[in-house]
Amino acid sequence: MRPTRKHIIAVAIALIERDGVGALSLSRLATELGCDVVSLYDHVPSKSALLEAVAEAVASGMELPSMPEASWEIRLRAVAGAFCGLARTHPRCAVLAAATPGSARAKRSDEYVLAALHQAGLRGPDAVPIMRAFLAYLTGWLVCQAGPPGSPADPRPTGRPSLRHREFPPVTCPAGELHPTDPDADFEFGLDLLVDAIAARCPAPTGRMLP
Amino acid sequence: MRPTRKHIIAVAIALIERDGVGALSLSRLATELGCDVVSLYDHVPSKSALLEAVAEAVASGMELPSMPEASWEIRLRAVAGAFCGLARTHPRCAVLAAATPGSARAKRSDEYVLAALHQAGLRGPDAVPIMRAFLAYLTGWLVCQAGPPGSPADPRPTGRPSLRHREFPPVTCPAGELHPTDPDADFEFGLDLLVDAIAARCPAPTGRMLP
DNA sequence: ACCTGAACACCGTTCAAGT
DNA sequence: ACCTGAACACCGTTCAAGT
Repeated sequence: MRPTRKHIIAVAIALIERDGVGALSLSRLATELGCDVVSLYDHVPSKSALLEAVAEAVASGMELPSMPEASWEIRLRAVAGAFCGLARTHPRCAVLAAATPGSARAKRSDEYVLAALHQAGLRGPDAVPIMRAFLAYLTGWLVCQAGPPGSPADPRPTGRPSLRHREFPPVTCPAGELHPTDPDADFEFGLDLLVDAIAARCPAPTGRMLP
Repeated sequence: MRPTRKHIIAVAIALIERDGVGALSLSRLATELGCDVVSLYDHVPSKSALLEAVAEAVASGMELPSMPEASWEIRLRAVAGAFCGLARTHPRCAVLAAATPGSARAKRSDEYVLAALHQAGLRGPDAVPIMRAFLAYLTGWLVCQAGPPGSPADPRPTGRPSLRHREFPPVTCPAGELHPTDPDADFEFGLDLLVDAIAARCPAPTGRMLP
């Protein structure tokens, strides 16, 4: 059975989501595909190249809608939503995809965020650092939820991603105020925090488009 | 030559910084230590336990000064500075340390940030999501600079951490405005953005302590 | 009782031997 | 010319054989 490159990547993604990046091996992948290990080298030059392809494939599933009518806030929230969607559909590949530098995902979301900021009246030297801060927040959120791939924390049981802090609450707490909270609500909160901060730096008074 | 646990971890850190996490193997570590591989198992139960110990050791070097006289902004900036210091002294272990969930580092910085926010007048349900957003930004910054450990991007030549975007500029750019910028300045900018946003949610007018 | 070398199951990758 | 199995160097971990 000769596998196609698409099929190889698809099964690799499934394996990573099931058992973690650390559990992915070419041998396992080959047996899963029902072919010999060496046949993989016809489509993928090395294991690290396979991982890059996986990151690219997963990230390309990230939807960044064009929405010609939408405000810049809606656009920024769309990027955030795309990150969340990635974390929901491919929790273990998401970190790989989100943090692999220079990926097509990185370029696409860079430009998408820059376009939104452009729409908000933020240009060049003003926009780029804001874009980086915004994407750093989204990436950090992803990583804080999932842990870095290949880390000792990686081969955990899969499931809905949840904050680790629930399982490891701090021993002491200054005001004893660290109750478990809803990760989604926390994410939204931090997003609001950033969007408001960005709006405060906008030339336009409310940041919305004028009629 | 019987190695001590401390020595094992120290050499492991050095090896990771020199060649990347992916290049760390118990065999290599043993030869570097001048002992047999199996002797390592006297002090470390497994390789993943070793990686956790490395993360913990590196993170424990993060300095969070108490500064009883300082304002909450200064404290928050101290945490950011500690993250930066980590990225500077141990670029490759930093991501491991910053993103390993439930680590002592996580608990310490959680509490430190909460204490600073408490000082700013932010309590309980107000403070926790802000803390998470703040640390997510710092973590995301670290990961965006270094790439996730074990990722295809990891075994790169070491050096001063720099933004990947310099090497992979976007092909197209909405306003053609994505010139290379100073990573440190960008980091400071995002930090200011967040601190300002937090200050805007503070009960106290300026966020500074009253005399 | 304790240490340690050989041994085991696995890994990524290569390459020469077959078709 | 092309595919593929055996082979290579390495890996994490175990365990029985030695002291």
